[in-house]
Amino acid sequence: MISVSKENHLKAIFHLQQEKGLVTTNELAAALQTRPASVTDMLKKLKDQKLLIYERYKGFKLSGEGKKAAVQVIRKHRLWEYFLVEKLQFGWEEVHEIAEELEHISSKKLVDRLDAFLGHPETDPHGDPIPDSQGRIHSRRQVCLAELPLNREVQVTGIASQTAEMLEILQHNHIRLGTRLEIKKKFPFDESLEVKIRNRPLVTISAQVAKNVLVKDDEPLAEKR
Amino acid sequence: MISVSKENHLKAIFHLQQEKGLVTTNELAAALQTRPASVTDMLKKLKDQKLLIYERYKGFKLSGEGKKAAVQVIRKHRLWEYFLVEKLQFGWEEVHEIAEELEHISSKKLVDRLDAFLGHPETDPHGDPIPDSQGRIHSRRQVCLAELPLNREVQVTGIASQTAEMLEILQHNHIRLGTRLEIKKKFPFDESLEVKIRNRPLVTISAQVAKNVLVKDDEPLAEKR
DNA sequence: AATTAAATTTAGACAAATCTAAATTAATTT
DNA sequence: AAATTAATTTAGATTTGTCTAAATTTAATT
Repeated sequence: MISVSKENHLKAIFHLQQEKGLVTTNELAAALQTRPASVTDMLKKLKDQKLLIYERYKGFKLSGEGKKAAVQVIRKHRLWEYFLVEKLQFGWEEVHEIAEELEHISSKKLVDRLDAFLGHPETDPHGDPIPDSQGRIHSRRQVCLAELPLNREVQVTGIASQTAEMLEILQHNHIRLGTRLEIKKKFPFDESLEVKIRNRPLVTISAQVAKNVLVKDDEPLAEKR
Repeated sequence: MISVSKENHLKAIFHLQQEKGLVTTNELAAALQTRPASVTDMLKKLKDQKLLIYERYKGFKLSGEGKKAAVQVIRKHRLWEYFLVEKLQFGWEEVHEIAEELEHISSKKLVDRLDAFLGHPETDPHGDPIPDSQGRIHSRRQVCLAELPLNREVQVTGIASQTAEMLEILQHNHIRLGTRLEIKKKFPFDESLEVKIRNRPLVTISAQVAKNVLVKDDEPLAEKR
């Protein structure tokens, strides 16, 4: 169902949306060294498979399923890189290309056995975190909400200044630890934000509040019931 | 240049010609679970790439280059099987399918490093010999020329009964240790054989002589100058 | 707001690998 | 040796992934 080419697209989209929230056709074409028209063709197929949330001319991002698939590819890539460096004495600069091939080997059992054989490493030779068997990615840095790009769904992981007034306004807006949200719009005039909280309507938040809300990248695959 | 599908064809042809000398379209189609028409299409491409010696309706076999490529795929397959069983604790019955994917990873350096990491194993978990880095395959059994199938090029490795009369007739026919030859025709009447000696014309050999000439599969890739 | 520019998509083409059905060649049998 | 059967190949179609060039939509600028 998910061909090598599709996996490559999913992986590239994952990385790009990690940076920017929403991904554009040209960006993806550049990342994949292909043409925008080819990307459009592939986007339609990924959408049909419900791996992608996409409407023409409007940018796109991975669905839950799409993220799940992308993270598994990334997991494989990073585990194989670790294997090549730690077991086969490759230099860290030369493993990427080989891992680009190995990451498409499909057996889940193989990956999990490899993971155990390597002692469940936390990061690959370049220092990037290796997703675990369920697709959870650990150790992403925390940033304050004010610095977050648009359209990137994150989880609230901390409140910097816990005054009663602060907590009151957060409670009023249904924001607390663990809440998943993303910024939909930024108003340059006062640096206030329009924020979409998962399963709730839009709310508006001031710059002062935004500076005190700490967030972290969602564990992409924790979206299970 | 050599796609996954081409590699699969080369590998299957190699195994079949190991058995029968010349391979037929239907046999190959059966081995690959595909249709004869699809095989014919592929044969043309392999011939164009000079990997195959083929004339339509006449059967086919690998060229030197084709053998070389096939053996490298087999080497990878068997090394990965060994890795899966010895390092990742897989059962020997479950490794074949995974190795079918891993065998197409292209990096030569990877294979050679893997080989060293595994301690240069001689055989895979099923007991089949693992070709070395130059494509040499060790430990094939010796058989007498009388039992050899048609069109299978082998190397003379021994003479069972070394009488002077025997050696005389062999010398006369330019057969000695190391000679490469293949049987072109068998005459059921007296079980005599028509034998093509590499770089020489056809000769005819009696059943008595054939019983005393011992041969071994050619090291397929030793065909270098 | 109208125009220009940039990004994106559509239309149509191509190569690789496969298939079915029909035609051809080789082998077998009467 | 002619006829039948079996094997093989050709012809034409399909799918997947890609491309170029043209058309369309959105964004930016005058």
